[in-house]
Amino acid sequence: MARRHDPERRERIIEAAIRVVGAQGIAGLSHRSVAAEADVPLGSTTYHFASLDELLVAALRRCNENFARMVREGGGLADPAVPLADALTRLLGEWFSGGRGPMELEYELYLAALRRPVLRPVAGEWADALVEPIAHRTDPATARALTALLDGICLQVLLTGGEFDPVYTREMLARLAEGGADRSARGPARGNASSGRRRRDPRATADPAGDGRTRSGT
Amino acid sequence: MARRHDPERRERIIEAAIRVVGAQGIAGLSHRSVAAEADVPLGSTTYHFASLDELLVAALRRCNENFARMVREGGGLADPAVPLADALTRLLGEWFSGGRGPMELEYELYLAALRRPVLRPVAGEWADALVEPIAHRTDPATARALTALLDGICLQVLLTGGEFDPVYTREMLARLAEGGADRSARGPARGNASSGRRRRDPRATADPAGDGRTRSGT
DNA sequence: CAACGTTGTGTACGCTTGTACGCATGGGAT
DNA sequence: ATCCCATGCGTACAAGCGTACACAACGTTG
Repeated sequence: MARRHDPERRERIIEAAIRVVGAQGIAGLSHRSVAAEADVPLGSTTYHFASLDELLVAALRRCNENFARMVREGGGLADPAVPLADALTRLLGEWFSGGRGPMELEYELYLAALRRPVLRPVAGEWADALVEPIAHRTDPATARALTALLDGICLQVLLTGGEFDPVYTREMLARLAEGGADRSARGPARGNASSGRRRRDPRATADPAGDGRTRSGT
Repeated sequence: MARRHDPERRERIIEAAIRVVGAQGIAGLSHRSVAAEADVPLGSTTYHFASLDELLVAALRRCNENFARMVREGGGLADPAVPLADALTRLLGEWFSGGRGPMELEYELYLAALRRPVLRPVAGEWADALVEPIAHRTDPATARALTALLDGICLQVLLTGGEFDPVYTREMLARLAEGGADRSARGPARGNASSGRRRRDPRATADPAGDGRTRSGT
């Protein structure tokens, strides 16, 4: 029996919840299943998290942290020398190299926001975790579009059971990125074909709401 | 009581299932809930669909048909005169104009494939329904990327509770589209800034597997 | 040192779920 | 016209769920 004062119990429950979702999906998440996984009594989970949604929010938020760290540390996103598209492709490659499991987990939590309004703000944070570093390299609208394309590509792979194609991914990301403001990464190392471009309507049309939309907030 | 010979019953159950998912999400789908919605006895649903997955497949497939029809009839995708990005933006606008409800429904069914391998082939068909008409206007890789971006944009809106921004959408779609092979829709009506471009590696790098990936098959 | 209050535990309850099974029923063969 | 069998229906059951509640145990305070 035992641990009367266990300040890390809450954390352990969250991690257990993540493992459960990873193994059985959100459908398999129940107070009982996380209690069993975390090796705590059933009442303990209901005590720390009044509802499953609350637990889900905590789990998604925890995933956000891991994801944000991966984005920050993993790819050379901050390095102005490597083209944005390359950095993002590399980042995605790292992500995929971990296998379907972790990606399924993170996407399932992320996509759960579709039906659970309480998760939407957290989902927004998730998107921001990706958009924000990218926005340091280009304009906000382009950053958001790059994120959208990244999501779309990942989902196509995950949903249809295909494989990740770095070459295709980089090409498409580059098309998006080179149309946007090209801060910091000046010399496009790959032919200056894009030099004179992006004249079209670089910022005016893009994201009239400032960086708005992305963080919906409450 | 009654209807002994009801050949449309199966269809009615599918439609009821779609309504249930639309109203309560996949989590709310049960043999009982669809039976109640379809006004058939409980045993009838288990008789026609041995498992819920089977029912889900049928529902997703039915949604595919509706979606494919919307794509075919709705947007002027087939019209070479209107730029691809414009047509797609219009299509998305139509889709969004129906409100969150139908979109949530279709995406939830689509995204359910993440955890249910049986749905993956059907999800692949869903993607194809969009990719295929687009592929008539550009190369397969670009078509797939456009679809991915569309998905990503929709999800960003749906997941963060934002609003659809046609101007931003068209801009980003155009960047992608103008980098690809530009069949049929010749004159880029919006400034020929992109004329000399797409020299980089127009086709070589794009989708080495032909139109491969998209249809994962089994 | 003792008593109290807070924190945490374990069980018990009502409900919904998927599934299995016995019975009514209507069409086809004789 | 009658009988029979396959088809379809309604119910009954066991399992698992979220939640509520009564007790045990610890830290704290007087």
